[in-house]
Amino acid sequence: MNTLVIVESPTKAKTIGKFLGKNYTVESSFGHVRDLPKSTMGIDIEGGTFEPTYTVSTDKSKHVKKLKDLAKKADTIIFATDEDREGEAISWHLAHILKIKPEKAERIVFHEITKQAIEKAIQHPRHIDIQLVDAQQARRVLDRIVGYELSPFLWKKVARGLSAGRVQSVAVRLTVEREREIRAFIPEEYWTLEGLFQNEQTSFPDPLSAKLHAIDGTSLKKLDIKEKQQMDTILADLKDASYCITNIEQKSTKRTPPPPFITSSLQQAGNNVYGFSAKQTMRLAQQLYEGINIGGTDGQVGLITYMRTDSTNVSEKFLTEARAFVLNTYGNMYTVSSPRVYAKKTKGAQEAHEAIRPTDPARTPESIKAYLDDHQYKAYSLIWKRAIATQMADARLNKTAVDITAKRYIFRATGQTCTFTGWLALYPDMIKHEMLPELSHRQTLLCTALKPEQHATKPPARYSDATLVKALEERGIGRPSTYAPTIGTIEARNYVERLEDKRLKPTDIAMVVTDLLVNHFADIIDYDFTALMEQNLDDIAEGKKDWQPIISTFYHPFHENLLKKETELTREDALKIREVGVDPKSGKPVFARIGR
DNA sequence: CAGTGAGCGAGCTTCCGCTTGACTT
Repeated sequence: MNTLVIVESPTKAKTIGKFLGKNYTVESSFGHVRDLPKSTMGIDIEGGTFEPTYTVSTDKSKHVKKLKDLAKKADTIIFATDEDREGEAISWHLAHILKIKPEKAERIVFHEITKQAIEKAIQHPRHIDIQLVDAQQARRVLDRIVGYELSPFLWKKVARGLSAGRVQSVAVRLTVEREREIRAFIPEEYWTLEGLFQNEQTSFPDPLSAKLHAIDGTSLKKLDIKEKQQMDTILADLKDASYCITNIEQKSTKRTPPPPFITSSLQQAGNNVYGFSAKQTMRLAQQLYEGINIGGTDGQVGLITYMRTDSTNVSEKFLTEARAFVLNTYGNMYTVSSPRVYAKKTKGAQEAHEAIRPTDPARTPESIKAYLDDHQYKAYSLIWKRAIATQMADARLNKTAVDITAKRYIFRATGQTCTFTGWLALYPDMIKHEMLPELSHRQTLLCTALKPEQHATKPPARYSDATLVKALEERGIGRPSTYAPTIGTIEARNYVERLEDKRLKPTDIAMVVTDLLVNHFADIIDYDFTALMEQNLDDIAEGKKDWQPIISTFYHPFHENLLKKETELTREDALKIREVGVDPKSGKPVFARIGR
């Protein structure tokens, strides 16, 4: 007896192969095997059926042949692609290629790659869920229509080679709108006042610093003191004031660890902590996932779980092992009484995989440092710490606020001590001790200095890889496998340029294209377009609606609008001339337009 | 007669999402 099991990733195939033994052949599909053709629309629009024509992707043809050969030799074939919309479609395409009816195909799913989970899944096969496949087809067809009708429109009206799409055009729009906020930004002046205080008898080792916090019982907001004149009045008012502690407030708080990484948060951390681009972070994670020789007898060992995921769930096995690790390394105080789980789902999450975590909690970053290069070590440390911290006790903090009153004014000094490090033991840099000296209620203090400081409000920052991915994810736009490539696409199309600080600045072309799309195709580029699409896809997946009518009701108004704009709108309208500045010689305004 | 240039037509660009190498630079 031989059973062929098909999964999406070759690394996964290798791992599962070990679990299942020699009666099973585990092979991977390398993702999607069929897709719409590249050079034509590949959708029956004239006939009104929207029926797609799929072709085997050229880079997959060799592999598909191999799968066919293996299928011939197998007694049973099990489709074990990911449990999400795309995974279901991959199984459906595979079934088609291997000439198996979807309603007869044996389909299994699992959310964690452990022996137990795989064996359990094999005991409970189902068939291919055609409704879920239809939801994927609707998604695919919609994206093709939008991309392959809107892009040629841009070639005609703006410039050749441009592109538009449900995801990338929104990404570009975000950068354009941010850039305009920056340009329109007018800095505002505001002032703060710091007071330094000393004890009257025995002086403090360091003077006590407190910030002006409230006037006449109303707490001060950031922009309340706008001008130097206001500050001067306050300073004059405080000239011979006496200072007295009127309130001491102690509060103990706890800090819980953040959830384990998913693709988006890993990319954000990689960027924020080490300045890695989204692409770079993913390449490093891929290396750790595929495995590294760490000197043992096992050869290559996969160090982390799958890196393209939107789920914060982790396996029972990890919870047990992490707990044991924490207990052995830090002691009972540092463990959690019951495993900590993170339930909050991100928008549009499909949760086919685990969170990104180390495959073995006992493999500390230090213990394998010798086998990793500098960047791999940094990436692994981020992932390991974040995952282990989730199963450690809360940190406990003591916060103190001291109010020092003089006339109408209250200054506030704050202090913080960490009474129990908990998970922060993994992040020593994050432990802040801000000690206050011994103070008591009604104690009078000497003011040794009043330091007024002028500030100006700052414009919002341009998007980094981290903040752009975050903005897209919050709106449910794009998927774990596309965040990094999307940034690559908008760079390649010259919609954004990377500044020296690695931030993304939109180009003139991006402004022109965004204006064109916002003014004439508002619904497509709307931040909620994807969310609306997802609602429809859910209805299809639940069997409440058929996919073709949904595409049809979208397509006709979209296409008619496109035809209308094609005749109504001239190139000149699209490329509208913009004033860019003033000629220093003549004093006359200078206009810019985009040429061919 | 040879070289030049206008004019015309053909072919190309493009989406999102799932996976890794095989290619260049």
